[in-house]
Amino acid sequence: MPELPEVEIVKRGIEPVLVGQVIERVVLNRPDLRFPIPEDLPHVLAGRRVCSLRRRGKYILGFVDGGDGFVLHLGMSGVIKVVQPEEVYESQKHDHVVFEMEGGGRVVFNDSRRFGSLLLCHEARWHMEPAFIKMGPEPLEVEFDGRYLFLALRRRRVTVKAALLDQAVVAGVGNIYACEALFFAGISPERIACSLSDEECELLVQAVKDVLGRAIEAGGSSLKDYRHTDGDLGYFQHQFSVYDQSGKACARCDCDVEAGGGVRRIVQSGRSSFYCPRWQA
DNA sequence: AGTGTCGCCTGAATGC
DNA sequence: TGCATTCAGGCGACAC
Repeated sequence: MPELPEVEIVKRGIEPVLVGQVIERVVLNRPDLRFPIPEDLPHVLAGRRVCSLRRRGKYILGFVDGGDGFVLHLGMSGVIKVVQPEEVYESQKHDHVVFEMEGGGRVVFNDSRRFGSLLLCHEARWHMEPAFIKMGPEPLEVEFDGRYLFLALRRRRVTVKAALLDQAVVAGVGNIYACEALFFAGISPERIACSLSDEECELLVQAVKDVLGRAIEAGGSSLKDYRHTDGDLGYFQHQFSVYDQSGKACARCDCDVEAGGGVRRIVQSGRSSFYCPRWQA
């Protein structure tokens, strides 16, 4: 489940093969992922040099000379594989899109569940796209601070867990890192967003920044599908404090697992939340 | 405007 | 063994 750290690692992985290089052709092995892939995408991108690559939330944007570009989302199961020029590559099931670069390198987009997307997007207009127009700040930028979060949550009567998952509040946070950040901030996922104090918002902002930073350092979290662009696994999943840790001891308090304490799983708006009911008030 | 629900999609895990 | 069911979940569409 690629969230901000995983997308950041993928972006760093494809940077060397894409940026400054010319796209020879783009092969579409099917017409659609979550949305139809624009029919003219191969035509628009072929023969153009990639000038820049950036990440915004969970999206990767690439722009070619002239300003055209693409915007890519990995969805739930999206994996990007970089194939080196001399490398023998046996194509796999769900290899939906292949960028073939001059010089022989390839970037393969595989997505079994097809919740991912690939669209065209001009550099001058990308921030007007529906996905970006309402998107909240990047969590690792300075503009995401306690004051911002406090104001963003002020009118929200949803749970703080739901608010963290809302890309309009903050970009790039998904289920795993929302659970982990709430744990480090000592805040229950069931709290109503607008009930958080200034101080709690400050704690939560620092927890989000900290957990995302550590996850990027660890190469992201590999649960089912996620891989680095060279096929390696991330290893932040070994550092989870609460996510998928039901029944394990809480690292921040001495609640008795034998007596029914420890990390608990609940379902909020159809998604699993993991937390320690004693430590997280 | 904010909120809740649905559906997309496949593969792994579970149930009978 | 084999078939059916459940679950994972980001996010856009939609209703209220």
